[in-house]
Amino acid sequence: MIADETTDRAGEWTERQKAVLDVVLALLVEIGDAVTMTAVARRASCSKETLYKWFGDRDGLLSATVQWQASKVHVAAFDRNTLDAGSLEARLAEYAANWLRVISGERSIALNRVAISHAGAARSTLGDIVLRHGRFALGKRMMPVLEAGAEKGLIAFDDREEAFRTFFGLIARDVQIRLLLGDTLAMDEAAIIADAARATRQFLALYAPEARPVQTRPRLRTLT
Amino acid sequence: MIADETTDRAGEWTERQKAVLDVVLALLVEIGDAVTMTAVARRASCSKETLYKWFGDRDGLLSATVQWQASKVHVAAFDRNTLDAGSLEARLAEYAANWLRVISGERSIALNRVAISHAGAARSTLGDIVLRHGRFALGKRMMPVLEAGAEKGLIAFDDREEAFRTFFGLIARDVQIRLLLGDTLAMDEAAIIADAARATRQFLALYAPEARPVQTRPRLRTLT
DNA sequence: GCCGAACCGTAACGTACGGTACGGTTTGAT
DNA sequence: ATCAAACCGTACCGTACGTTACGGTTCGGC
Repeated sequence: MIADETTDRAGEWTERQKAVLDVVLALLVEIGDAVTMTAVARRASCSKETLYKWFGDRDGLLSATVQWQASKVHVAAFDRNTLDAGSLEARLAEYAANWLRVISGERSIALNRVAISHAGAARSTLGDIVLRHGRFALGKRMMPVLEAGAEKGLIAFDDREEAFRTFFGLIARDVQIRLLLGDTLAMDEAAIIADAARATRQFLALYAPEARPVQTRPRLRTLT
Repeated sequence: MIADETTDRAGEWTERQKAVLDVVLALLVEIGDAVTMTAVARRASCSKETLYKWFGDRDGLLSATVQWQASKVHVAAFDRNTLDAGSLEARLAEYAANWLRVISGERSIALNRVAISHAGAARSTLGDIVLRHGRFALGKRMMPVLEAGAEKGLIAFDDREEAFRTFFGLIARDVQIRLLLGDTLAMDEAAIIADAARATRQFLALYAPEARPVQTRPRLRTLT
């Protein structure tokens, strides 16, 4: 979950409201969508009437929770002028590692679960919100890096969106769906760093510029 | 969702029970986890008492539904003896296309949503069942192909599970998570075929054997 | 201090649903 | 035909929960 500056409401909440949203987050991690307004009110020492006054309804409270959580995740900017092959790879690996940390974090798992379980319902916008703060926010942040890399002749692609989607697939592979379905998948920091590096190397191999000397290509056997 | 021969119970149900499970499937597609036992009983012209007698409880009914749906999906075997570069690529692309058809199908989406929304609950095994019939079943079927390809020197990898997971990521990319969260993503037959071919070419490029002549490599610019 | 708004803890309302019970009908075996 | 089991449609039970209401307390502005 990543902050999305264009539509975030995080700046509009009081500290008290944010404390309530932290309670919702904790409860979502503990019991998922089984969280009741009564449970939130009790744990947050807040009346249900106030909850409804502040957030509208249950869906509104959940939406606010997603946005609040997303506002806590910040991604570093990058310097376009100093980008070279080494810093491109480092930057991409950093994005990849951050994404893996997000999707394997218990909060993101809980929020995605809730949003997915509401996605069939006609009135819920949770799925849109999670996508906007998740996959699409990541794309928005990474795209300038990809473009800068292409401008500098470090990578090459016909369609930047396709290139991003492929990198996305190389990063997450089967991790997110397994975690969402309850699989126990070890994603400690070492695994995350290694996976991010692997994904980045694979991505750069697939999208190496054609003019690049063939013998300087990474040895593909090291990619597994 | 793919049949898993070792634990399937599909063969144990009567035609009447299968008809009921089809009703559950249809309702899951229409209204997701909001499906009630009363709605199932009414649509299937079946009493709730009978539902409980046949399937135990609500979770049992949902589990049976996953297994029933999975039993309907069959994957063709492959001939190990005649495998060459062309047929390896064709075979992998076929697996990839099948997988994309499955995950973009409304039934699979509905079943994954239900399983994910239950995955936090302590007592539900839906997540395990869906994984077993999904990602893990695909792996089980594809692994012999990857191994045969490696034996024939058509591809090379240090760790077959890692190779499979990367291929999995290249196939699905961001498709499944977007569909689960309610995004409208065009996955018509043409898109599926193209995506499967792209993923296969990318996979084969990443895992080409080292001894293979460099100039015969696919042009990576065509991969986007 | 006064006063209205905001908020808390609790009660109440209306609806919903998983699961069980019941009377009657149907089915299958003898 | 008889009889027990299986099944259907409906009622019932107990619990649950989103949402609103209420009396009292706290807070903030004047």
